[in-house]
Amino acid sequence: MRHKDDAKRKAISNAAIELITTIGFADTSMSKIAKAANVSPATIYVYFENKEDLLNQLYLMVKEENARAMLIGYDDSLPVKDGLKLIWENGCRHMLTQPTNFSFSEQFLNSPLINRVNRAQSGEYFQAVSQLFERGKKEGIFKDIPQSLFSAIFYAPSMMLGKQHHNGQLVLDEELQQATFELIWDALTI
Amino acid sequence: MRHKDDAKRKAISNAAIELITTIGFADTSMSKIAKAANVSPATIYVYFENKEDLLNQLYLMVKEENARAMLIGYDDSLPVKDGLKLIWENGCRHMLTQPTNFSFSEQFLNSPLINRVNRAQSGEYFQAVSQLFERGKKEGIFKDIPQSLFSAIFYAPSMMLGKQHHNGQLVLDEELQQATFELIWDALTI
Amino acid sequence: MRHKDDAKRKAISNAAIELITTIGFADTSMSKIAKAANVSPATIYVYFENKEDLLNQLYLMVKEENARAMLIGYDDSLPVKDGLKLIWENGCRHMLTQPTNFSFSEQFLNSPLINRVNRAQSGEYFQAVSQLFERGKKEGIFKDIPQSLFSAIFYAPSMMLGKQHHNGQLVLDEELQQATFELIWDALTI
Amino acid sequence: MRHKDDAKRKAISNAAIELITTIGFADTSMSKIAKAANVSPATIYVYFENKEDLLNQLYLMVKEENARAMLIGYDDSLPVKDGLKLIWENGCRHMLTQPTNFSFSEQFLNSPLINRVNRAQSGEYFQAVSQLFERGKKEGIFKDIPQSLFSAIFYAPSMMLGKQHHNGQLVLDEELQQATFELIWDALTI
DNA sequence: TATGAATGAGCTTTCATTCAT
DNA sequence: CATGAATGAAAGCTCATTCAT
Repeated sequence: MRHKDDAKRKAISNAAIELITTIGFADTSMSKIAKAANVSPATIYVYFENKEDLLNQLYLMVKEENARAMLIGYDDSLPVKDGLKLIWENGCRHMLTQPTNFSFSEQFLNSPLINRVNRAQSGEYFQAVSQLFERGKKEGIFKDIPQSLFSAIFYAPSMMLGKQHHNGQLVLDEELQQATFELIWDALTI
Repeated sequence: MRHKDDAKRKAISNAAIELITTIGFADTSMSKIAKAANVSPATIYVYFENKEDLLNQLYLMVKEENARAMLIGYDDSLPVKDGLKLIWENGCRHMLTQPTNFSFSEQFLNSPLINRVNRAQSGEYFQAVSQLFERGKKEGIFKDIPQSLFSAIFYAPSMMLGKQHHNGQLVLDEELQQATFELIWDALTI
Repeated sequence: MRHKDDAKRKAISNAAIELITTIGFADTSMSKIAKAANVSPATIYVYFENKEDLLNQLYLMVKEENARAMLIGYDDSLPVKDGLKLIWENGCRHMLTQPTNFSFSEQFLNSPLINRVNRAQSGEYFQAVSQLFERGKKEGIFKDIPQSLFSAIFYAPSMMLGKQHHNGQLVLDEELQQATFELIWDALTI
Repeated sequence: MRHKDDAKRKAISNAAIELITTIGFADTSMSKIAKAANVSPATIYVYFENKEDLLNQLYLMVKEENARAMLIGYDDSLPVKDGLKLIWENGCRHMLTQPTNFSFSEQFLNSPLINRVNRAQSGEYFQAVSQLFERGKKEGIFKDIPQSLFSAIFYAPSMMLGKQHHNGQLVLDEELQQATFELIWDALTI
């Protein structure tokens, strides 16, 4: 009996994500994924139950990866502004260096597919940001707003800029990143 | 060339948008659209060249509609803050009352399909916002930032909240809308 | 718009029955049927909902045909023995001249597929035989047995012989037919 | 060659027969058989050459079992009628108590698969019935008919009734069995 | 204009079988 | 002996599109 080959699973996942971001969900077929991953179509079904299962697992995988990347170097003891900036910069960096992951999750997030998976944030990551926000409120730094609004201001603008960066509509360089963070900070703080 | 039956064209468009937002691009076929619009598959090809043309025209149609909705009641002579708020509130209302249009353009915008159409903003609308932004800068109200950053702050957070509203993750009521606009205003202004 | 072509429907049906009797249910695929009928695989789905629907309709079609053949020349006013013999000989002739129909229904009848269609006998035919049997009982010709037993004796042996005839295990000629009918008559009558 | 684990061979055979009678030849795959038998698909190929070999061996196995069951308690020295009745009742009992075997061989017998195996009757059993028939003829009990006709009358009706019994169309109870045998006896004897 | 019929190409998935352990 | 991994081929079916009316 052969062992299940993690490299093969990874090859399939990567091929799938690559294809989806390049040609879109609608045109990404199992055969194309198989061809791109250099396996037989039937082999995909050794690692994934069916197409939906494959897509869902890809999404969860990418979400975890994103969450992990955001917390690199983060520490509860950091001052609020430093902590927030670190996470925000981690996010920017990840977004810019992993365009495929970014594009995939954007596409998935905005498709009806998302309704069939657990939409919840990755646990550890979610807790860290949540605690940071609460701490900032308690220290009188942040305005008294619900967390959903905090998140919308914190994430959405940079993601929009990131998309435009990848489209070639602008360059999200260090300077623009700093300027963006400053605006966000001004929005959130008293 | 003008086609006789504009109602039929509209039926096809609506059926397509409805299906795409409900079951997604990948599962929306020409036959399903035809069935939902109560026409023959062949009839779609009387009004649209092919599937890609249909999707592109849908996107342009929706974009125009959105742009028109944003400018309702707008007037160049309004004070900067009043004008900006009017547009912003128009956007919120449209987003909340036209969830199908909203979901469709989000899905389209985040898919590779977008790369094959003109990404440019609708003319009249774009000019209005652009001029408002420049006026605000000249009057010393807005910070000295590029328009792309202005747009990201202005649009992205409310769109994120709108998505969550439609998902049932939160309720974007009058109060939350006001709070959001205040944060955005704080971010943009000196 | 083209008309639905009854010749095409017939071609598909014939090809399917021919294949099933030749290579069996398990090896008869939609593509093979299509190829044998000289149509595209997709065309089959214009005339039949899916494979199961095709098979069921084939069975009903064949059953009707068989029933019709059994009653050729039959008349209520015939004496019991003459009527019974006429039907029986009709059955033999049909069985021997339409081996494909015969083999198909035997195969279908003995497969689990039969459980998903209406097993009931074809109306007109069933009534005729039923009435004949009752008349024979009333006239004191037939033994007092349930109709199921009457049917088993009446049909089963000749069908078994028919099968062997088609297999080449024997020749079901006029003489053997007569001998068989005499045995059946002896079994049924007082 | 003798394989170690005859239980495993039996498990595979039983699973296969069970599946075939339940869902039919066409839908019975090697993987499904493997799953039902709690072995790996590859294991089936340790015991059987391939799918066709498996099916053929199953048929031979079932045929032997049937033949053995028919002769239980049979003895050459029994009077003709007693001997015939014993065999006939053995057959009925076996048919009613082993519906799976019965349904499997009916299905196999009526499919083109049968053409690829030896159709001949099981040796010992065939001889016994053959001799009984000849003895009956010599003793002036049976009509002067070919053995094929004798067999058709002897087996076919009860098998038809057995099928209907398993379908729930009737109940083949002791009484109906007796009545059936009497008709058969009347048919065969002078 | 409008349509259902027709189709080759392609879809997702399972097939029977072999491989490597 | 026994197995899960692996696979090319084929399954049933739907696709976007064109044809004939």
